[in-house]
Amino acid sequence: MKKGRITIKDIAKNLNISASTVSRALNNNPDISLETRRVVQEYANEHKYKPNSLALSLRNSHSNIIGVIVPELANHFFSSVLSGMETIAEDHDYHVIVCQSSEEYTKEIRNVQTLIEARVCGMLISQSKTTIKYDHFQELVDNNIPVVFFDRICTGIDSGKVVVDDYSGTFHAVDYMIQTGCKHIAFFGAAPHLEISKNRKNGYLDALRKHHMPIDEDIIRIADNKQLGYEKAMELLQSDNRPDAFMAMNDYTASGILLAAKTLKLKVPEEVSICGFSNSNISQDTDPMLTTVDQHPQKVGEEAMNLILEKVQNPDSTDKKNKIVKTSLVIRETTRPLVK
Amino acid sequence: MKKGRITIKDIAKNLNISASTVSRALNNNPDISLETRRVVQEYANEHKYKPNSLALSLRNSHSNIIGVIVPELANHFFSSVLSGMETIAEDHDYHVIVCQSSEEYTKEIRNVQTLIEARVCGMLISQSKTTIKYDHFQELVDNNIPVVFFDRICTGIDSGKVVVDDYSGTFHAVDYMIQTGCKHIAFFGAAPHLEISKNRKNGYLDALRKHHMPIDEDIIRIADNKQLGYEKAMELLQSDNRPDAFMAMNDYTASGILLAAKTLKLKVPEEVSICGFSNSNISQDTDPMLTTVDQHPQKVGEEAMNLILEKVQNPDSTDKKNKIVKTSLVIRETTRPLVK
DNA sequence: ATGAAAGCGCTAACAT
DNA sequence: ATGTTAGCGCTTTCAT
Repeated sequence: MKKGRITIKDIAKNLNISASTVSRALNNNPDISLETRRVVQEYANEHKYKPNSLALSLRNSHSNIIGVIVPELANHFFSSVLSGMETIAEDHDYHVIVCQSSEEYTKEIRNVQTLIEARVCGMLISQSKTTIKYDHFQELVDNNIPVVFFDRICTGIDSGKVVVDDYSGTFHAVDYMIQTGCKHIAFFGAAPHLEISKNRKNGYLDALRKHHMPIDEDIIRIADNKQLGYEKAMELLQSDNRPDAFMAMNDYTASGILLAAKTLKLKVPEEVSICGFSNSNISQDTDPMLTTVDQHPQKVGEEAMNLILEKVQNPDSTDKKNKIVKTSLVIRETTRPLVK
Repeated sequence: MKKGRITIKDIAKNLNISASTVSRALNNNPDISLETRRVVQEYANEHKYKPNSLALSLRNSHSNIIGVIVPELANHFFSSVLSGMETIAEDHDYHVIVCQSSEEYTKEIRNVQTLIEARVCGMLISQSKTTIKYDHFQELVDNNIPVVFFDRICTGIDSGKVVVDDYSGTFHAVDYMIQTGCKHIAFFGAAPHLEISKNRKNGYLDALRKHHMPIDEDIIRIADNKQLGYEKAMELLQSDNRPDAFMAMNDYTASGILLAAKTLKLKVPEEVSICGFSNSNISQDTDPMLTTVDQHPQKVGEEAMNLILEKVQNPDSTDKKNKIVKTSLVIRETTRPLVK
């Protein structure tokens, strides 16, 4: 065993035929006699020949590698999305290269450059929170590299998009809490320039409007982690303007709110209702267990990968089938039961 | 803009020099006049030339891609490991291709084949639970593809290994619970053929032995998820042989045990102590919050990637620097305080 | 039915 | 200081 793997040339030499015949035989080209095909394929199997996909890609000027950029790998949502992507890619014999931007704009730029150099044939991207310019994305378009954004999409760029239905996820959750008798519902969101924040806030506002409830800017706050959720909830729950329900940006924030309510000996959900977002694994382990909105991250990943593969395999098609993945409300114990 | 990206040839043609000069200029070869270098590099920058790593890899018969196989991407431990790997790889200009085996032996075999075809220059693997034979791993060794196993290592194969110190993690946790006054400690483990199960059980047993405590096979059970943790704990806690502490295989199991204790109105930690394993995100959201063993998954990933890169860049070195990543006990609320 | 040659993008040995 | 050539592994005209 010399320097690794056996090539077509090796087979050709050992069988005393030409490389092109071997290539054709391996690809079951009908020009080649059945006998030759059999011999070649047998030899290849025996010696565990594997085509060199690097060479193949180079020749076809088309790799079978999809690049994925996520803000954070160690995150339940994104790792589930990635799982969905990998599943679909595997089915289609594509590979997935992953990069994480760590929520840093400059790292994201480097990620994009890296993936261009890696000659990926398409990219799946979820923007970092700190991304402020889109030149690096535009470069992809200019280079004819198909892109699909998912979840944290980039609206400034001509590309495919897969989003979670944040608007209606939030709308339904808030609507539900109103129907269970909540009168004064707070909203804890994230940085307002993100699409996702806007959409969720709009869902919240429209649910209030639907029921002709007043909008109180004082109980609309920015808090998107446990610590902030806890702090802002402590503040509000001890104020004169005490909410009887919270719609949170994610489950961590919700868990912080829950902690605040418990610290203040307020009963959940009797005195305070709480709804999270994500249906992450923590939501079944809080006490009481969190009501939350499931985003079906696996599905997001599958849709995104399907979209990009379509684009990759059919570069001329101009139809942008953007996908919206429906959310579903998972009712557990931090909200009251529905009473008609 | 024709079919995508600019090549060295294009630059050469437009600048009326040869391709090799361009190549050398781009690599800052001192043979090339400063002036030529400047001109070439300027042109390259302006036209956003990016080297084609496919071509490079082919030429060097050495890709800069590391293949990673994990049992499950949507898992806090493995996604954190992956995050650590990506960070190190990025620093060294290597790419990471991920595959998941979904805990299926046959899928794992396919993953290995896929990654061989992708011409990865090294692999990082954590075995699936159902893997029973090692032929597919052996094939890697035969092909001179360096491998490093992490966490769920394969002892039958000559390779690098990075493991969590399961033995001493469990030992210290149990030792700690004994020191806080626990007298009858149950152990909830996973499938006994896994290295990781054996090691943790040994840590448990040795901690008991250290304190000359009897070993009771009746309270050593198999349970490695929330449901099973709940069921087995319900059973034991209602039996005559009631434990006053539990050492669990992971935080989910611990959370099931906690649920059982709460269901039976037993006080945690006064009447029942519980220790999980992983320090996963749920451990801060249970009530009371879980005492657990942090495995430092990010670190596991970093060490594994460092090891494989060393091997890749220095294939002849035979030193197998296996790494053991130390665990640390994270004391929260499901165990009693230490009293001297 | 098979072989020879060229080329995907890049670089290194070998000219000049 | 720069150019020419060959080759990494593969496929695909274009012969024969």
